[in-house]
Amino acid sequence: MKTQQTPDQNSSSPGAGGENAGRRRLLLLDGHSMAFRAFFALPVEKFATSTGQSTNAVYGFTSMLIKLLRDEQPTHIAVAWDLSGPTFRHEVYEEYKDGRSETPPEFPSQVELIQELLRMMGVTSLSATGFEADDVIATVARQGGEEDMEILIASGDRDAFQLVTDTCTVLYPGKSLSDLTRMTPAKVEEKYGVPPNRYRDLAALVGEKADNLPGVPGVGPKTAAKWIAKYGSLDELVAHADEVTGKAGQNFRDHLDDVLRNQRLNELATDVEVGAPVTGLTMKEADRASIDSLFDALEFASTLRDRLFAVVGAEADDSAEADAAPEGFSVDLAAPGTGEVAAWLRGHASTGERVGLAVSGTWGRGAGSVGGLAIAAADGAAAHIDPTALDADDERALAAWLADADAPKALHEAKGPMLALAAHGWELRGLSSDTAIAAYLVQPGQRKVDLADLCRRYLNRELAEHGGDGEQLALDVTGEGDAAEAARRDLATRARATLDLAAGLDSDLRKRGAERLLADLELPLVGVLGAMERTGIAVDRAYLDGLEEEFAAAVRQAVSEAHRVVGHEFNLGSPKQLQQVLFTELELPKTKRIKTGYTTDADALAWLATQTDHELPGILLRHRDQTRLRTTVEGLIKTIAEDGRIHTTFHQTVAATGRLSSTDPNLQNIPVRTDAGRRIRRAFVVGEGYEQLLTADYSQIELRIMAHLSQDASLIEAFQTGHDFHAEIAARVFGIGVDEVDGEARARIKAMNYGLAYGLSAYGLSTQLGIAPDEARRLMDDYFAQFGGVRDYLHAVVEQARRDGYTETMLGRRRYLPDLTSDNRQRREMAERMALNAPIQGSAADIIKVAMLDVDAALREGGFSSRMLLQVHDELVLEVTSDELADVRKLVSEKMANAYDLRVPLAVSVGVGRDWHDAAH
DNA sequence: GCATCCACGTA
DNA sequence: CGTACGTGGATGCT
Repeated sequence: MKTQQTPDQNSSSPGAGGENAGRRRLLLLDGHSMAFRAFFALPVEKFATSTGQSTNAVYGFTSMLIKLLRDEQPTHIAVAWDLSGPTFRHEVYEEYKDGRSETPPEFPSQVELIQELLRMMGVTSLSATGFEADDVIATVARQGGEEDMEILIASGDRDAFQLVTDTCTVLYPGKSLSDLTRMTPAKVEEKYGVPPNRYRDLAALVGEKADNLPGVPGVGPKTAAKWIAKYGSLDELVAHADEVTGKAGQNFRDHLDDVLRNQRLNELATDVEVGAPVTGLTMKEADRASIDSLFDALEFASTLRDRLFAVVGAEADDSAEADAAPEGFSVDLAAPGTGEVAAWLRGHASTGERVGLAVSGTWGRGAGSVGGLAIAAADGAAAHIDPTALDADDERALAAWLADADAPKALHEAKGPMLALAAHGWELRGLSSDTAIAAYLVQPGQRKVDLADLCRRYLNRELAEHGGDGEQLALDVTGEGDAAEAARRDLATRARATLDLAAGLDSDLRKRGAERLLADLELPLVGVLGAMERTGIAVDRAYLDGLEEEFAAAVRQAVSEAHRVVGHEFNLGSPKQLQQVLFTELELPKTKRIKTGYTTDADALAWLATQTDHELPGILLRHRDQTRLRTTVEGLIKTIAEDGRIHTTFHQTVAATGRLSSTDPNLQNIPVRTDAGRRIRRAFVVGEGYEQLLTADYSQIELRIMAHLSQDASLIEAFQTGHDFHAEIAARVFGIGVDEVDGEARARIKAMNYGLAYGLSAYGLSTQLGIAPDEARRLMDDYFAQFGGVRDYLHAVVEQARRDGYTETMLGRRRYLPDLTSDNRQRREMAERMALNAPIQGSAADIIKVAMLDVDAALREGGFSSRMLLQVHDELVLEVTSDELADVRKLVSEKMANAYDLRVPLAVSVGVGRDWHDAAH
């Protein structure tokens, strides 16, 4: 059976094909905003002519425009420009757009070049005195709509979203200028929770920092959308302002003037005099000779020229094809019955070519179960396999195929399915792509790696789901047949999409030189992590129960003491009530300001304890500690599985730096710094059949990576000679012997050492050490006088990242940081700290991942029964049998130390014990 | 049940 | 005014 899924997502396309043919399509660009995006998307240093003219914005803008002309095939086009000088908005609000930093000096001349190029291409530029480009666009879009044109607006300004309709789509640039998000009414609604015509209401409530338009404090997009949904519009909301409850409601009333001002300012004018009728905005004939000489002057390579001539040379194509919606996925679905599975696999899935595999079922906490499997083969065939309807032959064939390392398979988020398959006794090998991980490597900062999103982004195809989930099943009155069939078909579609997507991502990764990162590091790690999750770590439940009771008693004690010294009851866990008691009733000195008043965090309470004789701060600190410990223990108890072990879930695509994360429960933040905290570690014990827990951790791995990357001779030497590393460094900084370093000097240098990789400031160092900023500054100066190479390296990393737009780890893992060129100082400086930290933290993550693979391989090759249980960023925890202890200890230590060849040794320290605390060293 | 803020545990 | 995470409580809303 064959079906074609062609989603009806492009509501702008009229139903009948014939009407499409004559449909005129108008493309409007916001010139400044797109040029600005181009400027920051490409490194300005790398785009300059021999005479010093910068060209990055021209290049990026042109490239983006070519892509638009090719992909969108507009019949009409115009570019709108802001003029310098005040607009009507400044009359309403003088401070409009104040606080924007200076335009980069390399930018304005490029705007002129772009405008010149547009003239040569035959593209009209528009502008209007006293108005912004947005207003011009709104006006022309209105006129185009009246002419029944289909409208596309390319703009980096979100104000344009208010113009979106069924026939007007905004193309909004994402991280790179070339990936434009199609903001349709549905997309605006999905993203902001309001229809496009209400977008400006939402923006008025939330405010716009870039335009110096503050909104209502405490009201973000979610709350704003909720209000608008409730009242229908901002006007109605204002009319009912008294009814809006809560603090946010009060804030709204208090800032009503700001909101109304924002609303007036973000309305776009649709009646601006633009001086050209929309019907006249066709593309004129391009002046190829002039473009040639301009490109010569700009020293552009011939590729861009060829691409440009390819689109300006072509006749505008208004055939129906240009209007076609993105393709769906077709599946030619077979449902091999009992006894037919083996043959199907032989015929379609054993050719050595990669297949897409999708699994339904449930998984989590190291367990799972399979509902069904769908395989999309390279030959176009697809099958759905019901694991409950297999005969012995099928079962054998399926198991063998799944376990066949030479039968390459692509999955999306493979670890879950692996756990589910494992629960049925099936091993999955031959993983040749995990599309979620591949997408993560391409864009490690993205919030989600949903299969449908990726299809849209990388393949420009729609993954349509037809239901077949539980809800649909329940509604299916005609019998389960249709819903079950839809579910099978959906699963097969996902398999097909995964296969196609894997190919697309492969080529993306190959271009970036990251294919080995995927193939040799992340993909093999999936199985290792799955095994660790399945194994879990044993805990002593009775001991945890005892701890919980003990901590709970301490909490009760602290609560009653606090109530006694204050004289009445209050909730110690409520920062709000705490503020009332501390600052209003007791009139203790004020701490650092936060949004909702004054902070009551641990630092502040400790400070208060020194400032007053009052017992309360001390009691509160104790209460916090004990509460925290109690909730940690409670959380752990809740997650203990039937087998008496805790099975965490490791996430491979979450941390932007390449680290793993752990949830449900998070076993990477089990307390260790305090005595009471370490008692919790004692609950993690060696399981039955094993003798010891073994922990192995890297000593100062991030500093060693810094020494390696910076090649700072002093730092490298300190690692090679020093026994007490921090003391060694202190001796060098202070110019004294290692033996003369006292505790305080060592502590200061230790803080400095650890702070380096985070972009610590003199101010930060001073607060952490409790010394004067001047003194902290001197300490840093002294430090860098000895270790200048480190400072140079850190500066160079940020500089490089600013040029490239991303940082890179030792194994080529990238992190994109567009904010490095932000004109918002806070965002920029934050990005700078991220830029200097990411290669260090990320390289450490790379190294321990390599070590995990090596340890896993060595354990398997050696036939050991000892096994890995946890990874905590720079530490591995294993469960070992007594007869293997010596071998495993040596093996782990060696594999970790040799995971990567640095200019300094990778020191590993190993400990063993009956529980996690004992094993620590 | 969800969003938001605060606070705090780890590397 | 130090990076990277995840979790829980309180609060205020629906």
